[in-house]
Amino acid sequence: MKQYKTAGREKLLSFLSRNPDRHFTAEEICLAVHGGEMGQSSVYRQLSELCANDIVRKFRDEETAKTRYQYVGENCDCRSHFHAKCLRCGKLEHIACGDSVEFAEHLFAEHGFSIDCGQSILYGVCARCRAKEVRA
Amino acid sequence: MKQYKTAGREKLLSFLSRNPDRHFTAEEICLAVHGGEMGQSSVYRQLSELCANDIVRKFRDEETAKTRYQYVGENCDCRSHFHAKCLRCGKLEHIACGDSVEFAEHLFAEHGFSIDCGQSILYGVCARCRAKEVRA
DNA sequence: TTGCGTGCAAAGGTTTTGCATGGCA
DNA sequence: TGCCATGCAAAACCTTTGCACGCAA
Repeated sequence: MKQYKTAGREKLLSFLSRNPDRHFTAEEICLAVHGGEMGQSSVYRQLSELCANDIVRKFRDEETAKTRYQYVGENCDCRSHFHAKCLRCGKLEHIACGDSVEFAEHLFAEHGFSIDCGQSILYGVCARCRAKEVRA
Repeated sequence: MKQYKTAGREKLLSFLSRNPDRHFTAEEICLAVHGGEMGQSSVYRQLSELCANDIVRKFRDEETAKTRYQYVGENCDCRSHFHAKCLRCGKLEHIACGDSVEFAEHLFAEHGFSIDCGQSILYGVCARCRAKEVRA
């Protein structure tokens, strides 16, 4: 697939990749990219193209009912490990460890369920946010 | 909070509670309940009321961007175990076993992540659908 | 020059809301 | 009778799409 290098695309990708552990709504991205001068339709088009190529990930924010986008990188093998997303700050952690693999194998062996890790997102609260809440 | 017992509410709740292992979009519920004779605004209003009381659970279908609703019942402990949804047939399995608990504990102990199982849905393919695919 | 990317505006689809009416208690 | 629930339609909202123009390669 051919692809041109345009100012809008560059700025959008740069913005997201500089914030790999944060997620943004389309509106926030519009404002941040190109000083709000990039049309929203172009932003959406770039985002869906990036999502299709697994460079950016799309999430649903339960509370606001808005879609959020987050950079996951080109070389990330996100299909092979779990993802834990913090419901408070939105931070996405890649859980790549033996126990995850074991759990996936257990699901297959005992429950007959062949999991697709790339699509399975574990929601909860990260250590940092939990600490904050305890303090408060 | 006072609450009247109406035909619409009864049918909606009855439909959802008879299908605890499935989730539906608002549209599907509209069609199923009252033979499509219950207005969509009433369906939405009942659903949000049921969600507020934790009788029904709401989550986002990442692919279709639609909200889906599932009965969890008043005394359901869906917050304490994982849910595995089949990407083929849509069936939702409640994974309540020791290994799930262990994995959740591992996430907490090693990754500092306090998981909310009720909101974490594991996507994959169930045994029955996999068997079908192998045959095909 | 080719054809992808863009911006604008309009359309699309889901969910919410306003308001008058209907029905439970 | 008092109030909640309902239905209809319109609004609100986010996202996608059509189309003509601009720009990268």
